[in-house]
Amino acid sequence: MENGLESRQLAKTYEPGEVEERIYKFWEEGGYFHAEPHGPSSADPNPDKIPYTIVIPPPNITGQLHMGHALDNTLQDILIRWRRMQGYEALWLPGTDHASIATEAKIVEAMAKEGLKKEDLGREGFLKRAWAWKEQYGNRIISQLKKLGSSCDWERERFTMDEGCSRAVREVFVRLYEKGLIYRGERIINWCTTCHTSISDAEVEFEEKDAFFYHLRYPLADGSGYLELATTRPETMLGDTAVAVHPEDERYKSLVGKNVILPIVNKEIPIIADTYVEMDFGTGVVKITPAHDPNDFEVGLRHDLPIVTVIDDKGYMNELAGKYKGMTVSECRKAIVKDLEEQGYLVKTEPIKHNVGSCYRCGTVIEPLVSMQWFVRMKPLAGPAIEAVKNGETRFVPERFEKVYFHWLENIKDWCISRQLWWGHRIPAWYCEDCGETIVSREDPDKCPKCGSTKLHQDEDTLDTWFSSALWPFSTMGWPDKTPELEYFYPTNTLVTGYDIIFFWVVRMMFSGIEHMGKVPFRTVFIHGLVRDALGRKMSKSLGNGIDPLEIIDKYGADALRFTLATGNSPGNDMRFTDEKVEASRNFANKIWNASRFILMNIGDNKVELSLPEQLELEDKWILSKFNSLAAEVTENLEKFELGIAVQKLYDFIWDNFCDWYIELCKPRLQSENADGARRVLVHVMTGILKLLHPFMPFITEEIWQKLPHEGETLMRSQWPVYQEHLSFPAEEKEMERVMEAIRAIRNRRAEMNVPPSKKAPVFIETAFAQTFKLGTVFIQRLAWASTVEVGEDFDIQGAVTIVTADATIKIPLSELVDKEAERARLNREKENVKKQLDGFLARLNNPGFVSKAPADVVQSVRENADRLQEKLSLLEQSLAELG
RNA sequence: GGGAGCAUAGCUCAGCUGGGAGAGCACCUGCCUUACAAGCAGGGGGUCACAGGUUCGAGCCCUGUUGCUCCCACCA
Repeated sequence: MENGLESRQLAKTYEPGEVEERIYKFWEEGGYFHAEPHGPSSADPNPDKIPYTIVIPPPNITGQLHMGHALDNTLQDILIRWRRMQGYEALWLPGTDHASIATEAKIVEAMAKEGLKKEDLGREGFLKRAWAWKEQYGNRIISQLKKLGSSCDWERERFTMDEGCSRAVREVFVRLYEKGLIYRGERIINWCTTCHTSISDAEVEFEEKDAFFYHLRYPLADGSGYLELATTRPETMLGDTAVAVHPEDERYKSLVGKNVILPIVNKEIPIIADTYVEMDFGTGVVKITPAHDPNDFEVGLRHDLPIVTVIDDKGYMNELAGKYKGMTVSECRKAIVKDLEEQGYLVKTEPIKHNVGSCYRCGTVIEPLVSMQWFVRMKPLAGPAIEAVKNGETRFVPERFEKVYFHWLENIKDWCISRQLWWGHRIPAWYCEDCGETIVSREDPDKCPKCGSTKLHQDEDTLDTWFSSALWPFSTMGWPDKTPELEYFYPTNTLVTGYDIIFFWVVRMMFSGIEHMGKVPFRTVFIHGLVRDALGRKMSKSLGNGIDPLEIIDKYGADALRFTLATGNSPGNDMRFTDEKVEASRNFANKIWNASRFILMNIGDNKVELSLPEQLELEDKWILSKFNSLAAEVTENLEKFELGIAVQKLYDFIWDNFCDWYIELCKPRLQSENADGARRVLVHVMTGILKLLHPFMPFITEEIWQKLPHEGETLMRSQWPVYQEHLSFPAEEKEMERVMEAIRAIRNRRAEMNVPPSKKAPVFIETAFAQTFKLGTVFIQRLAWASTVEVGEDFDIQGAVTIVTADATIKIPLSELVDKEAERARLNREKENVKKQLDGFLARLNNPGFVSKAPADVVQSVRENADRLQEKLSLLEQSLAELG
């Protein structure tokens, strides 16, 4: 234990840098983060513990921790530390995500700077480089999580592409394939011409952009006229294979079945009827390009239309585009519009606002293309996932996000899972070059099971990165093996994540967990919002407004950052991040630091028992009782995921009740022979505070706890405070408040009269609570700058300042400052105030509806308030009378 | 087109199942009162967006309106 002389030399301000590094090392080396399925291997083995599990949303290995990660992981660490202290076997399972498309893009970008292309390295060489990248950036992310104070079980760290996770991916793929839930087929998909891969619907972002609406006319094949239609993408007309009208559209009914001549191409295509067409929109005629529009693709399927692809996978027009071949899409658009105009097919061009889909990773405009891809059949998987939330097996906090979840799943389309990328899990499918058989297998096949040929080649594609993260809650625990970890820690308790990845990840973990484990992956999904900049803008690279959490940690400390992120916002809502907030948090940390400095200074070389003293004073009972309620309330708030409220209560208690009042109240006693009692209560309450605050501010609390007299090795494994009936003193709380109210009233009056603290004055207290105020004399003396305090029933003092509370009339003879008229005016003003308040209460009490219908305790408290005001009013009247 | 969120002090935001509005910052006044000036004491400042309704009682519940933000859908 290190207190005594050394502690007296503590710096006046808290220096987080050195402390954080030292403390984190201490925790890690102590093995305090570790969790075992059957009790902790370190301290205090207890096979009867209940598990509490969180799996980390694995950060991408693309770069570094941003403020969103800081928030996400702070929340997780608060929950896990709290539950661990409550006695749960708390496992926070960490890891990172390979993030196939994002990482591959980063690596390609880095290679481009060296003048290299993927193809230059070849698949194997590229992967080698990717693994090196993973090593570097994965480690960086982990070290950043540690800087934040994250109490993850690092022995269990996983990576989505490590051996175990890859095995799970393969197992799932094979199972779903065998069940017919994974299939391969030629469908229209979202194609990113920059990333050069397909992406899923969830990965397309729509944005409204300015565009043009080109009105074209297609001549009827029989020469009887034209059909007019409009399009935003005239270049795709090269791939038109029909025009469509609504079947009930009287204007065109007679034309259905006839042909039009596709301009430029000079090909006849049919006029078809389909309800997809809106009669009221435009001319009611739509050109159908099955190869390059998702809706048209559907129409094409229904009418068995040919698919004519005119755009290639790099975004250039192909050979079917005739003379436009080799142009980019936008070049072709210009050229075609010009040609159509010259040939008289362009009726007009009007500007419109139009939603354009783009790649969520690189922002390139998405090109819908027909291509051979792998898909997961979603409908059978979505049903149980919806059901699990409907019946409460998993719930969302806040609840409103369930709607988002339902809506997404109810309208889900098949999930395109193949990616034309190299970094990722290779699709476990092989094709026989002799008989064309497709082999999907857990083990790499060496020959075709159908024809026996050994000429097999594996599918070149990899899987969507979310395919592996969907399995994260169980792949990280050893699935498909039946491990003790899975048995004990699955389903996990809480998933903490931002609302922006409900679709990408939460949904997919849900149906995967249910499908493969037979149980939901987590019981509660705790959703948080985005961290925005001071102006409320999303933090982004392109805006350059991102704030680096590590810089904040360097400047203010990890505790201050965590406190900032945990406070002043409510679940699911976005928050603004400002330096001012962190500064306030830093100041709070400093406040606690100094409170502990004060306590340590007063302990000095004295031995302090950890038990409470036999003899508790009024102020001790007051703070102990207050603390008792605080512990109960904070615990309740945490249980309801109201972390912001919990932390606010802690802040108020520590700063206001403990520092501004209790420590001040203790000072006289610390100078007396009864100092030991005060020290013991101070240590007791401070220790309790450190425990309650530890999940939020782990470093400073551990540091102080280690310096204070304590039992055990570490605060992070100490026991969470619980409400204790024998430490509840409601009567003493009230008594203490009477004295406090008097002190406040005196301070207030003195401040109004500009009496400096250095000018002390005698105080006379007329009260029916003589006992209480006699106990409070020493406090009033010190905290209300009284030279002497006398308590009695009636003091006849001329020219005194009169202060009235509900419990007492306080007279201070500051004759030179007293203006009789002003005093009267002031008392009258206060009387009016009290009267007004009292009238409010009386009005309610006189309302028969209120008295009969309001709950008894509410009526009771109103009655008490009214009584106190009544009392105050009569004391005020008395004082006025005495004033003459 | 569908859905959601927000609107409370000058600013940023809390306000849990309805009981009579809070914090931080900013501002004003006075204090270096030996834990802390990153502090202490005191103070000013709010028709809780608007209009109805339910209720003994509404910032909170219901309906509608306005403004801002977001998500989904994609009418070509």
